[in-house]
Amino acid sequence: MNSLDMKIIKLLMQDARMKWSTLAKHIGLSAPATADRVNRLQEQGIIRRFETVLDPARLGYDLGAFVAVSLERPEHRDPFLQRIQELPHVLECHHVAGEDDYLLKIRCRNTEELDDIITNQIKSLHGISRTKTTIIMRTLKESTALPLLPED
Amino acid sequence: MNSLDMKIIKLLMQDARMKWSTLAKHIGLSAPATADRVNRLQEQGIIRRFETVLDPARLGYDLGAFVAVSLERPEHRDPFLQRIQELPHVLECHHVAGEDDYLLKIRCRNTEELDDIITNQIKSLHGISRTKTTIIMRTLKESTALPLLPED
DNA sequence: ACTGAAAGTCTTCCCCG
DNA sequence: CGGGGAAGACTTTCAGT
Repeated sequence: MNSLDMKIIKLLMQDARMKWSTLAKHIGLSAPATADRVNRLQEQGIIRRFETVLDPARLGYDLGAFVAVSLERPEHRDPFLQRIQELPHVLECHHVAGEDDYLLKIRCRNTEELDDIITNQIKSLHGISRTKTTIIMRTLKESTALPLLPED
Repeated sequence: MNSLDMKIIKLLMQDARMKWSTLAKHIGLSAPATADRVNRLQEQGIIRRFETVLDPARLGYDLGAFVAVSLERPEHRDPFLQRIQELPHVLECHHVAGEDDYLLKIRCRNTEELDDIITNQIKSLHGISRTKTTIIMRTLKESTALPLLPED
């Protein structure tokens, strides 16, 4: 990770489909050298994947919610986490400090679907002692872009 | 939005750098027709952007937190939201139902930086009556991919 | 809205420094 | 690790349906 890699990352963060030749011009390297560097960043796991960001509302995914989950005992953790990975409506799962154990972000079509997800897909798992649902009324900012600042 | 567009979206969601010719084979169209369709999806706003997903920890962004914010009075809302858009460490901002008004997701390098963000960048804004910070200890799943199911 | 062909561009491979 | 050239692949444009 040097300053050239940082430049590459910043540019690719904003446009994952940028052509190597364009990227090359920006960073002042030849196209093959640029492609090499990006491949290396991917192999190292610094670049995880290239994603297309869609408008949830335009696809009928109008409802979002955060669900805080409390787990009863540690032996329930692994099966819980495994199941969470499989649930497509659970976009994020964070282990958090504080009153609750896990915080999930969910996106779905409507309240009935949300009800089904929470009741049948999450609460039915073993060892869940409590859930606390917070409805998202409007999303004003949403990005995965890291706050890479000029000094980086 | 027909079933062909849904196929395109599903494939691009997983690999934003997929070549038009490859995509074309998957959906059974010619390359020019495929490129046309993707451009149309972008113009319609269904495709928002192509993003490169990085590993936060590998770039020194080891700390994450959710910050719940309560706003005192409605006239403080617009300046607050405007400022939030400008803060690079605030990755997400959702207006939520319930006890608090807004829920922010933050990523930063360490606790000192988090302290600075909450104290100097957020709490210093006018009209903030209360904040409640929840530290992320481990992120087990994180994606922007919508749960587009086979039936879509 | 899509196809097919042609023209132009970009990527990839390889060898050299 | 990076440059440059050549071969091949890909994208883009355009005419035609």
